[in-house]
Amino acid sequence: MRERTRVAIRKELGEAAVRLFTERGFAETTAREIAAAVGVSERTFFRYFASKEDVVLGVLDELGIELAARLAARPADEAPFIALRRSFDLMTETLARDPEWSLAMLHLTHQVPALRAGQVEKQDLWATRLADELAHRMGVDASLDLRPRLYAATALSALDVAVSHWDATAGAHPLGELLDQAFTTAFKTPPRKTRRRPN
Amino acid sequence: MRERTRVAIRKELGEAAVRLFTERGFAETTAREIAAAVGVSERTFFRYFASKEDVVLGVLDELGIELAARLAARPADEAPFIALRRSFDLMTETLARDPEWSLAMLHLTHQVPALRAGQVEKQDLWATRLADELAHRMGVDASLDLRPRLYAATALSALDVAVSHWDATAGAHPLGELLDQAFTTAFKTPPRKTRRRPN
DNA sequence: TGCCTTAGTGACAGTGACTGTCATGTTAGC
DNA sequence: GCTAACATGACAGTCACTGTCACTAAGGCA
Repeated sequence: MRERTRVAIRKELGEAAVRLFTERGFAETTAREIAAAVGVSERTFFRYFASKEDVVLGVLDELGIELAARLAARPADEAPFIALRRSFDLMTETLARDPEWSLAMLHLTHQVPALRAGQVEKQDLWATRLADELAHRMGVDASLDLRPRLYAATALSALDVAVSHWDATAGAHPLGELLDQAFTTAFKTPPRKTRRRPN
Repeated sequence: MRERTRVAIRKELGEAAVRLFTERGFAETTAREIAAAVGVSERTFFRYFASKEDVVLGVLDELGIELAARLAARPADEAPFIALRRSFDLMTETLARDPEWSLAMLHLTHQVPALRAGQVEKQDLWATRLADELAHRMGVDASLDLRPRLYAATALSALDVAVSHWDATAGAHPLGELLDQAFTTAFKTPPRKTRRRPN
């Protein structure tokens, strides 16, 4: 019973925060205002969220765990490249589940410096999780063999580039296709020769 | 003349800060203490550094600019892979120039969460710079072609993995060799088949 | 039903990172 | 030597976040 109230309040606080952040900006919104919008005290806000950033970035923790779980659930003999790509379907699915809210979060984490930093660091955590999982399925030690970490980092870079491009082009191409393209390019030897632009 | 004083004070503040951060911890060191260690007011500290983090992370800004400059200085017909690798010699050189101080910075940025986040975000900036430079030398548009961004991100991932591994193994292998190895692995198609570890 | 433990909350005080402002001193340039 | 730009310290203020404490409303139990 109490649990239900807690979940509800947390949700209300989260929604109010994202709305205010979007309307007025992150730095321009005080914790007190978020709390007031929901009718609780500032102190209570900090009992639900460790920090202002946590309201936005907390979501990424669960996403990272789920991502690693998906990778773990992939067939053992699947190539890392494929297993990673399929795990990342989680992103397109999550985005599709609540596009409006997802986009608001995406823009916040891209535009607010403090959130950008936090988001990139969360992804660093994702990288570790994925690398550990890759090391396990490759049968190597993640602290000795550089490959698991490199593959995980490469995959996450591909994700970033794909999502950024998708957002910048306002979803002109489906995210799934951009992910395919980014993965293929990232996990392939780049050309050995370059052309110099005329100017 | 005034310039000289400013540079000297800034340097003193930076050194005092890194020393205190290392001795007592980042969060446990107040701006007031750093200022006091140099004999200036807290307000003055914030005239030299935008934030406590900036003392440590400010260095990365210059490093990123220099890095992009090195890439730009590489022969136009050199493969991205090689040009990036050679540009990264800047890191080994910087590390060699003042090992003690460099290591202190490295440990701080790896262990203090706030600094970790900031560092990873600075690298994001590096990625943009490198991607722009790559796009230019490849004769493509960085906002349309995903490759420059992917190559830059891959190279920086390789750098991270190499440096982490180098630090974790206490410099057992020279950083340059680890970089070579990481670059080779990162810019190469990963194996299509994996082995499942016995257990 | 009445008691009692417990979780959740608000009020309050405090620390510390930063910022704006202003008066004072100091220095470079004339 | 005079003046104007600069650098600093002192002070006040905002805001994120934390510890503490008293209060209240359940939920469990005799």
